[in-house]
Amino acid sequence: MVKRVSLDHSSCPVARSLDVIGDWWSLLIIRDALEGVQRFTAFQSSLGIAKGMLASRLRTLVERGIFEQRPASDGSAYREYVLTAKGQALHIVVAALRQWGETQLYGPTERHSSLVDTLDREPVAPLTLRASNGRSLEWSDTRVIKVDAARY
Amino acid sequence: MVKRVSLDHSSCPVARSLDVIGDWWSLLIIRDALEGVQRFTAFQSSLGIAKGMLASRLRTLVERGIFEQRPASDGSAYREYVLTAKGQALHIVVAALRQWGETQLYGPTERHSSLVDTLDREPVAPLTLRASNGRSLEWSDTRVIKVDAARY
DNA sequence: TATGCATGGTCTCATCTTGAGACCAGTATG
DNA sequence: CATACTGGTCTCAAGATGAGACCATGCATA
Repeated sequence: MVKRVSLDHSSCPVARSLDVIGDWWSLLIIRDALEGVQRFTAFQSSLGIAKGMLASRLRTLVERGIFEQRPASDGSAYREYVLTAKGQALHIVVAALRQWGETQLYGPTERHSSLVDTLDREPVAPLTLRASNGRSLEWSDTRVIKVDAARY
Repeated sequence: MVKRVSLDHSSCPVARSLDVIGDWWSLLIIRDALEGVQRFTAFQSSLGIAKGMLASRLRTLVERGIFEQRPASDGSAYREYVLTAKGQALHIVVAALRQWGETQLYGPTERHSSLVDTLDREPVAPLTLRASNGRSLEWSDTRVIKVDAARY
């Protein structure tokens, strides 16, 4: 899958991240995986994605170390896709997207799924930026320090 | 810009968010805007995006309430694009992507830009999930509660 | 063990999206 | 007034996607 534009060598971690997971389907596949989906057919029916696309996406996500394929845990000869540690680390990105959607994209009467603490089933707290000492930061309290690169 | 698949009415906030900002360029445009870019030409030269794409993306992002256009602050007759509150709220998503990229996508010798506390120029702390009482949570301590929807 | 269905794909084709660049009207500048 | 910059639009070729036909293997069951 040759990409039109590649940000693979960008000095901006945001760009490089999007190069890996920034296409239309990848984060949805990862969201499902974080919720326990493992089998090809399960992804397909959950997402309504075309088979060819799903096969192609899973292949590149495996290549990029987000998923790995392993024998099915139920003893059958089929295989399943599980997130690597690198893939699991995306849970915070998915959570951030979720919280943004919840607060910005739903009307007061619309229902949506929620991420909750398993213990008390209370919604998790809104993510906040913090300084290294734990102090809460606004966006305006931060800045991006660039390394040399005219375009990134 | 008609989309092949629309998740606009999904009950999953992750899906609905991706419907708004999930394409290849939108988050990069927003990243630049968060760092102070405001003018059409500035986005174009920063991103290396085709003019037509940039015009189209900015148009839909304005339609969707992420950006607004207003007269240029320097007194010229040109206009500039600034993030709305809804758009600014995406800073946490961008920060999450940035941190994931920093930790997972760079070799030890590679340099990258960093998000720091303006005060002491120290990197911001890693984002973590927290329970409503502030207790730190692992991904495995949480679960997603769904509303009824076979496909979402 | 023969039959049939589920799984996990590949391949092709039509359609939609994107990138590159020509072109243009209005604005600033010397 | 001449020229360059800004912020677009339009077109066309090429790349990406969706739908679905087709297929090899695994599994279930009579």
